[in-house]
Amino acid sequence: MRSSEPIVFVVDDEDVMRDTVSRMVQQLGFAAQSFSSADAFLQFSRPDRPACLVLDVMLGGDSGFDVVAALDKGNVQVPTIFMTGSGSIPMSVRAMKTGAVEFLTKPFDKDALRDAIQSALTRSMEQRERRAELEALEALLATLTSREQEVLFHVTAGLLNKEIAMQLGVVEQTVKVHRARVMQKLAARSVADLVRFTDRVAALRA
Amino acid sequence: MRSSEPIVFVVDDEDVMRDTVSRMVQQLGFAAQSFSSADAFLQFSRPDRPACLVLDVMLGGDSGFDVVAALDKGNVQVPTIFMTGSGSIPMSVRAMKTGAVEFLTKPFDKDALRDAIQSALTRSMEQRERRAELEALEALLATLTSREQEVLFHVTAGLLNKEIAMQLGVVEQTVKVHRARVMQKLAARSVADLVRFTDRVAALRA
DNA sequence: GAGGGGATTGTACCAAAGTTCAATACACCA
DNA sequence: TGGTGTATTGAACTTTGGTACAATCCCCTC
Repeated sequence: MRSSEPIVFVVDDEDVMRDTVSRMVQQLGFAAQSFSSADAFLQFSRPDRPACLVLDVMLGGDSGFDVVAALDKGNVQVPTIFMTGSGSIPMSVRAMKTGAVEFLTKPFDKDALRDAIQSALTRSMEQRERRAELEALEALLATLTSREQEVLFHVTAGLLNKEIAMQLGVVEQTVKVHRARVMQKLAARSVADLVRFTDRVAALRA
Repeated sequence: MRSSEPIVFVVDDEDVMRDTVSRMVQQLGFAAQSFSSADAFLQFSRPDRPACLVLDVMLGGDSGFDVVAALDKGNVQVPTIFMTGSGSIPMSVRAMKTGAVEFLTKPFDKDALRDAIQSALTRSMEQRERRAELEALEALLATLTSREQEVLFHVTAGLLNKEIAMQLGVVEQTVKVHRARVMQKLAARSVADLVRFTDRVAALRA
């Protein structure tokens, strides 16, 4: 799976500043896409590629924080770089607390923007890797029938086949059959593999 | 193990401000201890109790960042609240990036300080719990002889007794003996327990 | 109604894990 | 030097896990 080229989204309602930033981004060698309002960006269906957001804190309707909140609510992760021409320290602190990568004050130079974008894109790629791993594990888990999943969880809980059989109201031999199929489907060589599989899924889901 | 009362360290080289902050902290119901310089605080041997640091960014010799860097270097974790009378946005962003809990601009009101302190102390207690858990697990691990630890790691790697025996150049029965002792010492009921034990130790060490 | 997937059970057998009892060997300490 | 702790091995045995083959049952779909 080759990761496609990253893209930088620029959201600012001031035309001049938006164009300036967008041009800077492109001069730095990144693909850029501009939006003149929070809604325009939120309604835009993001392509599946590493991305980050360069966002003006002061927007017409919504503030930049509302945009981040909306993305969070939609369970969308886009590393964000805030920028502002008239920000305050409390505002910058709030931005960083919400997980912003950087908070730039206009005017900012190309170096600062480049560093911020690279940092944000790195974070984006890490998020994507994490998501990809979770999806792969979920897909693998989905190949198990519900009964097999029950057996899997009991096995990783450390129960004996005998105990699992009682829990499920079946005979031990039945558990063995399911268990063997679980091992095969998950390409597991040992119980240790199963435990790490389930724990990893749980960790990534959290 | 009862956790002792939390304490708030105040470091500021301005006498008036230091006393004011210290008094505010105490009025909020927290124990406070003041220091007039970075060195004074760094050379002070911190008691073993939940704590946080309220630190002026502008100090005489070292800046507040130097203090945090020194603590980090000494592998000391003290959730930090920065405060400043003449800070800038870049400075506040830098502070938050280094993991600061809050960045307050003077003058700040009691509510802001209270919220920041509570948040910092909560983080401190979480750090202490994590550290305590690691220490407990390390202590448990230390009850194993080196041979037993080798067997443990091979078992959690998913190897069969037969394979472990070959790796260690001993007979399978020897491995069984060590393995049984490991299970007993770690109070483990299954291989799943052993895997979670070793993985947890690794996670906490990281 | 035929076929397929899933769940279940049975029998038989082999491999691995775990337990118990006993013994030897070595290093280190009081 | 005797005792302790650790490592090692052996034998015998029980329990548990894993595999192979076969069969039945149920639900759902073509």
